[in-house]
This record gives sequence, C-alpha cells and structure tokens, in this order.
Amino acid sequence: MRYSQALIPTRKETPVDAELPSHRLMLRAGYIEQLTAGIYTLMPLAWRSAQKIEKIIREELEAAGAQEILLPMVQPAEIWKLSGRWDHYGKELLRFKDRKDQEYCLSPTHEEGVTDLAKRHIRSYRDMPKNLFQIQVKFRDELRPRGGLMRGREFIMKDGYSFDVSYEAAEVSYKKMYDAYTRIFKRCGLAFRAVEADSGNIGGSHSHEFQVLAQTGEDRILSCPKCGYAANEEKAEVKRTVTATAFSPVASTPAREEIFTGDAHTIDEVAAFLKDDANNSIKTLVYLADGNPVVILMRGNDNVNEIKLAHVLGCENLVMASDNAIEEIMHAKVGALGPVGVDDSIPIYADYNVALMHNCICGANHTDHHFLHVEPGRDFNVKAIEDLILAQEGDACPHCGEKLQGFKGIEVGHVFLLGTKYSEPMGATYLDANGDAHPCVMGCYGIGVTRVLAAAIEQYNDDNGINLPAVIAPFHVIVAPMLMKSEKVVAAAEKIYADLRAAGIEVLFDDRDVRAGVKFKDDDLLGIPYRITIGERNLNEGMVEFKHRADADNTKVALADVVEVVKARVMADLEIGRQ
RNA sequence: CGGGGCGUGGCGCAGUCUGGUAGCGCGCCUGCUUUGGGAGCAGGAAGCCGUAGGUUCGAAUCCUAUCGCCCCGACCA
Repeated sequence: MRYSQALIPTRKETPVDAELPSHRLMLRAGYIEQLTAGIYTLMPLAWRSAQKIEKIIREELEAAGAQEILLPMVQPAEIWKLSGRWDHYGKELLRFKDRKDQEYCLSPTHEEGVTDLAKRHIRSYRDMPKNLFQIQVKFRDELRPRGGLMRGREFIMKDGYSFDVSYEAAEVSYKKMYDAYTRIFKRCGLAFRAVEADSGNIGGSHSHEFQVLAQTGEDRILSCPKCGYAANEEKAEVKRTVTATAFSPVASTPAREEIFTGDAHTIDEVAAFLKDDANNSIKTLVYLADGNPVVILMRGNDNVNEIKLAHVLGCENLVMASDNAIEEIMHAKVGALGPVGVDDSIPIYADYNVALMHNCICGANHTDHHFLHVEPGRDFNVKAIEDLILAQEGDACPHCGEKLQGFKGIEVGHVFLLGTKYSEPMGATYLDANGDAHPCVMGCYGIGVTRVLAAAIEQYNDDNGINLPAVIAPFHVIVAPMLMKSEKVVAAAEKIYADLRAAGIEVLFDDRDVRAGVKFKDDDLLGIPYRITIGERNLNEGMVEFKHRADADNTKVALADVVEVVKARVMADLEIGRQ
C-alpha cells in the first residue's frame, strides 16, 4: 500500500477524552474514528489488524472441528421469549419494532439464534457433536461504553456453540475450545491467563475467562504461582484455616456494653478509636435483594463478593441499600450498623469468618454508638453462614496454600459449559439410541475480536506509539524514503517496495512528500514492526537502514541484501506461537 | 440510574459572566526557501456558534425546551 493513497489520518495532539493508552493511540494513529457513543469506524489499519486476528481464530477453530456460519443479527422477539431472556436481559438488549409493529432485537449474543437452528437440524444422537461459530458485529447498549474499542456498544465478536449428547461429551467439546483459545491468544502474541470465572447472565455450570494481563484491565484476577490455580476475583475461592458453619459462643465473654464512638464511623476509625484490630469488628452491610432487605456480616478487613452473595441469595437484582433506606431498615445511620436487635423479618447472612469471632465489636444500630463484647450466637443469630467474601492478593491458594498473586486483566475470551439452559426451554432435543428424547448439552464460546486488538495495544505500546507483534500488525514493514526529490532514493525505495511485495511481505510504502521528521513520527506511531529507511548518504555507499520498532538504533544493511534480511525476520516472527 | 462538564471552520480551544464587525493554534490550499526526528516566510479558503422556540432595535452571549458527547460514581459503613 502506498501511504499517499491510504486513509491514515494521524494526529499530533493527544485526544483529551481518551484515557486508555490503546484508545488514545488508536485515535492518534488513525486506526479508529468515533461516530457516536461507543460506536467506531475501523479505519484501514485497524481493520487489517482485526482481520488478522479473525484469520487466526478461523484457522484454530476449524482445526478444532468447528464450522463457520452467519446467523441473523436482527432477531424476532419470539425466540427470545422462548428462552426467557426477552424479559430478563436488561436494557443492553436493543429492542425495536418493524413496520408491522412486530418486536425485534439486535442480537447481543446468539444462544437463541443457534439453538433455534439446532432444534430443526439436530434430531438424532448421530447428528452430534456439532460445533458452529460466526464472526459478526454485535450490538449491546452498554450502560457506559468506555475506552474506545475496549468496551464499545458495537463490536466484532466471534461466538461459537457446541452441541453434544451428554455432559461428558460436552466436556470434550469444551476442552477442545479451551485448547483452541489457548493457541489463538498465544499466536496473537499476548500475555494472558485462563481463569475460572462466574458464568454471569449467559448461565451454565462452569466457565473460564481468557484474560490479557494489563495494568489498565477492568478485571482483577488471582493466580497461584505454584499449582496454576487462577480465577477471576469474582469467583476465587477463599481458603479457610478452619471452616465453622455454626456459632459456638464462649462463656467467658463479658456482657455486651454500648459505648459512644462519636465521629468514628468506618471500621478502621472505630478500631483506631477503641485501639483494637479491625478484624475484631463485624462489618455490617445492608443490601436489597430483588427489593427485599438483607443484612450481611463479615470480618472487618474482609470485603463482600457480590457475585457470591447473589448466588447465595438466589436473587436477580442485588444492590446496596441507599443511606435513607438503611436508616429506615436499621433505625440507625450508616457507620453504626450491627446485627444485634435487627428486626426478625430481615434475614442476616454471615461469612464463615464471622463464626470464628468472639468478644467482638459491632455497630449498635444507634447512631454514633457501638457495642463491645459482642458474642455471635449469644447476642445475635443469623439465617445462614456462607462464603461471601472476596479473595485477595496474598491470600492462600485454595488448592495448594501458596500465596496468590494478583493481576489486572482484560477479558478477551470466555468459554462456558452451558448445559441445557437454552436447549430445554427452546425444545432443542434429540433422540437417543432407545428412541428417548433429551435436550442437547451445549457449550458457548466467545472472543471479542476488536477487544483483542485494543488489549494487544495495551500490551504493546511505548512513548512513540503502537508497537504490535508482526502477526497482528496492520503491515509487516514500512519503507521510508527520506527525500522524495531524489530520483535515486525514490527508485531504490520503489524497488525495495516491489521486491518485498513479491516476497509476500505486507509493506506500507511511505511515499509522501513530507519531511523526514514527519515520516519518522508517523511511522513509529502506526505500530508497524519493521522500518527500512532509505537516505541519500547511505545509498551512495550502497546501504539502507533497517530497524525493528522496538530497537533503539538502526542497522545498516546492503541494499542488495535488505529484502532477504527483512523477509527472514518477518517470516520468523510470523511463526511465533505456532506449534 | 445518580452527579458533574462540554457542544463555536476538519481537529483542539478562546470569546458567553457584562448582548453590538466571530477569533487563536494545528491542519488544508498557493508560492518561494528548506529537507534525517512533527520546517520558515508570504498569501489564501473555510464557521446558519448543536437544534427549536422566546426576550431584544440587535443573541455565540440572556431565558425555556430539546438533542448529542465526555467524565466520575454505582466495591461500601
């Protein structure tokens, strides 16, 4: 491609609205352009990279036995009503009506679409396993899109679905996809972890997320350096030295005593005021679970895991109660809440660690007052004792006890073993060898293609701009003649350009008649791994310069050799991550 | 969903409080000079000031409504 004919609108100024490096750089390098909130045009450079990611995905999925299809993006409400998600999917599902007043939606994911397909074509156990995937633009009306391609409302996604006769068979399909994903992200050159995850609103029995490691990631993950256990913080188990499932009050605890604690409201303030350890305080939170108040107890330094809590409560909508609601429910202000004397109609749930506490401190449900010498089981009781807290960096690994490491991650892929959550209500059943009908056992597998690009740029950038691995960079090499007025320089550059292309290398030829400084700045910004610089002085000695984007200095190479040298480097780079 | 901010040539912004000729930087066009890390000089084109109403002799500026975009929060007693 000749730069002079390409659409690569770079800009000098850093866009003020962009926070993430990937977002900022993609705007500056002319990769993307925003049309409206969370909706971007992929300009030629971004689109070339995205297609390379797609190609890797296609190769690996096809090698794993999956077939590509293209399901409709606009879907009738009918199939979403069958699965039950028409009513349960939130406002992210964009619903609309056609001229006949029929209800439709833009499919944010395709379990319904593919299950409807399977229902009509998978009838016998002989028809399975089947594994179908597609790469398509998805639309989700996100609460708050942010970070450019990181969390857009419109984005490119690969979604795939497997159908099997049993859970055992589905596990095999799941494992194949897990392995394929591992190869895909390896080939993309990314540093990532596969972690155990919560299955969220898609549903299903278990799942893994593929998380690209990046400081700017939105997800927190924990991983064990010894045994390889890795999980999203939302899901991570907490290892307990002792797991008590009931209170066992001790008789030696003195009678409960109410004292004035004044302005000390947070756990730490109260602990400091009373010169005690924060872990000797009971933290009391009030939630509304589907509108009903519940009280949650944990040790002072522990933090609630809302995902676990929602599972325990079996509710769909879980929110913290507002300050006003709390006052109404607890008859005291935030900062003085506790489990003692809570109205019987309000269920109390405690984390396991609370069952290990004795003679502790908690709010008195009397503004600005706390209780001393509170004994769980004597002074209050609870409806259930459960695992409710977040695992933290430094906690013991639930499998081997080693200290867990914390990372931030960007979720680029997710595999779910769905089970029969969709096949059953939608009637996707097959007949077994005995002629009995069973619902297909499904798995579903997603990769955010555009997010992979953003995540890659989060991992690969520096002060000068983007610096992508050759496999997913928009071009392999940029050829930069320094002086377009010099016929000799231009002729040499043209020949290198033609020869590289003939050798199968993707080249951006910076044939713009601009000053050298402009070319250097732009060419660094674009993230193309190799640059060949052709200057008059070197050319007179039969030399050109060659530089990897990450190198500090140029290397001089004979004009006659440069194509071979570059070709060898690029070809080697393209093999990285392949087995 | 709550809070805050912003809509003015292609981009980034000033002007708005205190109504009176629409401005700056970058980019763009022309010419000359320059030519290895975002050149200099000279000349030039380009904006119904988000939209709709209202107040006024007069509105980018005041009032009302509306649309859009961005940021923060929704991990906490």
